[in-house]
Amino acid sequence: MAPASLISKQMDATEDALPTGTALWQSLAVEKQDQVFHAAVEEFAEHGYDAASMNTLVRRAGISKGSLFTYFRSKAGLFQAVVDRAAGRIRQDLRHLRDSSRDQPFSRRLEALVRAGFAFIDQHPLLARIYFSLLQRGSAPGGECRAEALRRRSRDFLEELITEGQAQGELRSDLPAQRMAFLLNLQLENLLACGQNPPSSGEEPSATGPRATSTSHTEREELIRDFLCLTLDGMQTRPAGLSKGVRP
Amino acid sequence: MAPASLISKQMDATEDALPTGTALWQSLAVEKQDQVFHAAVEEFAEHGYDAASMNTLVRRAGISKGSLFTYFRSKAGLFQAVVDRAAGRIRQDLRHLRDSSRDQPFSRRLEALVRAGFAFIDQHPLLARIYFSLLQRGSAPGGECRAEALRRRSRDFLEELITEGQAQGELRSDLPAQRMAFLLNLQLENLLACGQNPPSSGEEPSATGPRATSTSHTEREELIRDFLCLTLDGMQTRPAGLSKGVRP
DNA sequence: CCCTACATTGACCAAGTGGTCAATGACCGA
DNA sequence: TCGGTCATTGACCACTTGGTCAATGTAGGG
Repeated sequence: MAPASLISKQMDATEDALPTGTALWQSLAVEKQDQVFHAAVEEFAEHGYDAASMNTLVRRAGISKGSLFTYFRSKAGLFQAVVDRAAGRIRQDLRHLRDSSRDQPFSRRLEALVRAGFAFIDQHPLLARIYFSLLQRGSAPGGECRAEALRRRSRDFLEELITEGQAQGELRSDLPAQRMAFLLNLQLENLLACGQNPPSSGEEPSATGPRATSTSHTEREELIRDFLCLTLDGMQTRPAGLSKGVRP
Repeated sequence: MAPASLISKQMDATEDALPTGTALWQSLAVEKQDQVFHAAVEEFAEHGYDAASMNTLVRRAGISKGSLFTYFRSKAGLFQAVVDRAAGRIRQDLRHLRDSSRDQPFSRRLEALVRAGFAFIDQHPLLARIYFSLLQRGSAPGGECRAEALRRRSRDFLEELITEGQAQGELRSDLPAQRMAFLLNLQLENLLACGQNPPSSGEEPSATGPRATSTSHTEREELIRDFLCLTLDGMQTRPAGLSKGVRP
């Protein structure tokens, strides 16, 4: 392994694999870990931190309460572990995206980011739910400060993209990259957060079945297109014939 | 009272004064109502719906539990009443703003809207907290659908502003007003939501005292300016010398 | 085969939950 | 002063909460 890649890995992976849970938990078979995590994710995603019940969680996981509380010291500890796992996956996705799109223009990179966000939501809807709920509402033990840490990460990521975009002359330089990143991050967060489907308890079996999904898909495409168009070009009219936007 | 104003009041005030709470509650002295509401708002704002405790609420309000449960049938009922009151005030603010800024350009109206939002947060921080928490997280009984109703209101309001802006030629017409309203609403929601100060339990008495507030004030001013600039003009560079933005 | 070491269990705990209701108190007309 | 009406009270309810711990497996080494 070359020294350079080693260094970059160190820089990126800082506190990526911080150990959560007791030693006993660490020594568990991955299979069992997954089983417990799955139950925890379900429970927290469905009810939120406060209303989540360790009793039902334990029942779902198929282990005893005693075991759970030897694996994790407290409800808060388990939640932290779950959040850490989710945050780790997201961080991983972002890193990959940043590196693989390095030579593309900002507009493309932003689009890729939005799509990656939606893809994550589709693939891990429950994790996404927990992530956004933590981000938007300061419930849970670490509450506000924990959310701030996550937000700061994505903000820094965006600031990097924006700074590069400014250096390329693609983005205006009259506004500070930091605040642009802050605002853009807000928009992205909410755009994705609202893109989550509420956890439907009862599927409607009749005609709406296939139509609903396909409709929401094309709707999402339009949403992405218009979102990009607006953030890049703004709402006001251009003086004339200057359609630099993403829209055809 | 002239018929015209009566009609417009009817149109606007639909379900504004829908009765919440039992008849006994309605017949209470406003003074006592306020006292109960104040306690409820505090409790819900501090802990959120799920974690709010009727016991501590009752203690705060200085009435007995039995009384509270004759005033409101359930925890959910009380919460609904609180939310309705908050929503009512917001609706009132919006209505005033819409009417009083009718002849101004969109950019001014949007700025006024943002400022009104921040003003509301400053004046009713606890109500704002409840409002945003309900909006962003589907906790509480009515959860998702209740939040959707609130969102729809502000979206419709924005759509009105945007449509008028388009009619004046100030805003681009190549994007549907509805989706622009949707996206703009998301941005506004989050901009304001993040503008809330977290409920500081311990004031820091030392040098940060006056500095903190003033810093956050000028920071907010810059934030508003840049937000308007970005949403109106977009992030991308203009072809040249076309600075139509709000920025000087 | 026993013994040790330890992972696992679920009955159990105090504390708190939203909600109820018989008892109390306050007021008012007669 | 009495009786009646009704707002108010807080002890009380069944139940859930996060968390504990003595008891019970269970594997493995001597």
